Amino acid sequence: MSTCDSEPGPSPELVADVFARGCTSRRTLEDIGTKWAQLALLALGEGGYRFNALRRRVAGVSEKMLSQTLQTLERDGLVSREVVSTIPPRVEYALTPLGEEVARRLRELADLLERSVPLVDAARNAYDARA
Amino acid sequence: MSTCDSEPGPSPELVADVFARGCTSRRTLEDIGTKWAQLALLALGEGGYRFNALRRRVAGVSEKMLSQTLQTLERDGLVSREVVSTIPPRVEYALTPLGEEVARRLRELADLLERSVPLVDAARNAYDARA
DNA sequence: CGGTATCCCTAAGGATACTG
DNA sequence: CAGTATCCTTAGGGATACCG
Repeated sequence: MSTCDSEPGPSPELVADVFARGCTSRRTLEDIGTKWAQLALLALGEGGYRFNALRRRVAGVSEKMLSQTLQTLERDGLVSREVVSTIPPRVEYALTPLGEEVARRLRELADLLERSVPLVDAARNAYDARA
Repeated sequence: MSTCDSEPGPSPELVADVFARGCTSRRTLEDIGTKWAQLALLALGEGGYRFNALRRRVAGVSEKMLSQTLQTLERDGLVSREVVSTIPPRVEYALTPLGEEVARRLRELADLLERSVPLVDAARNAYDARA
């Protein structure tokens, strides 16, 4: 069974729960939450990218971390990887249908945060001043 | 100015951009993305919690990490903290209006991932088998 | 109850070098 | 171009103990 519940009990609910310690959805949420995964998904939400183009788009990421992040996302079924064996080789990354849905929601979150920058900055200043 | 753009240029856009290295929105997205922050926000989306109740809801979190996480979220203006000085003391945590908006979007992401568990599990099995 | 302080260890992740 | 491999440093985060 691929589902999971949060509380052990006599009549377990057979639905996934991000609060459940070993649930796939909780793991996936963590995979998506890392800074590089977030940005990679947002970038791929704009369209397909080749490795180094994606690396330029996600400013500050190292080759190692981008590669590692993409492997995780591919394993989770969020990103597809297509190799075109030319010389020099080219590898095209894109979102799967599920990846598109994830990226869309991530975009809404990013939009909200971008709009809220003044509010967040004010909150931080107030908090730091109060200390 | 509390906004930020991603590309330096002669006519900088005065809008926030999560891709920009030093942008507040990028930092905030990271703060929200950590596993404990995600779960704390999702929990508080269900209603207010006292410290230890929240700790029970977010299974697996240590006192230290929950405390640290809540401080970060409070500083970002996503969570409010109210102390009622009784004996024993009680501290009530809740979402701010901005926190509510963030939590709502996080919930949509979590719902999607919970629904997609079978799909993700299948993708992982396929990926691992292919290695 | 609701934390903070300390110790300690693992793992994230950057820099660099090398390969198909 | 698109990575992998190695090294090395830092910081995330658990365990424990203690305080208002």
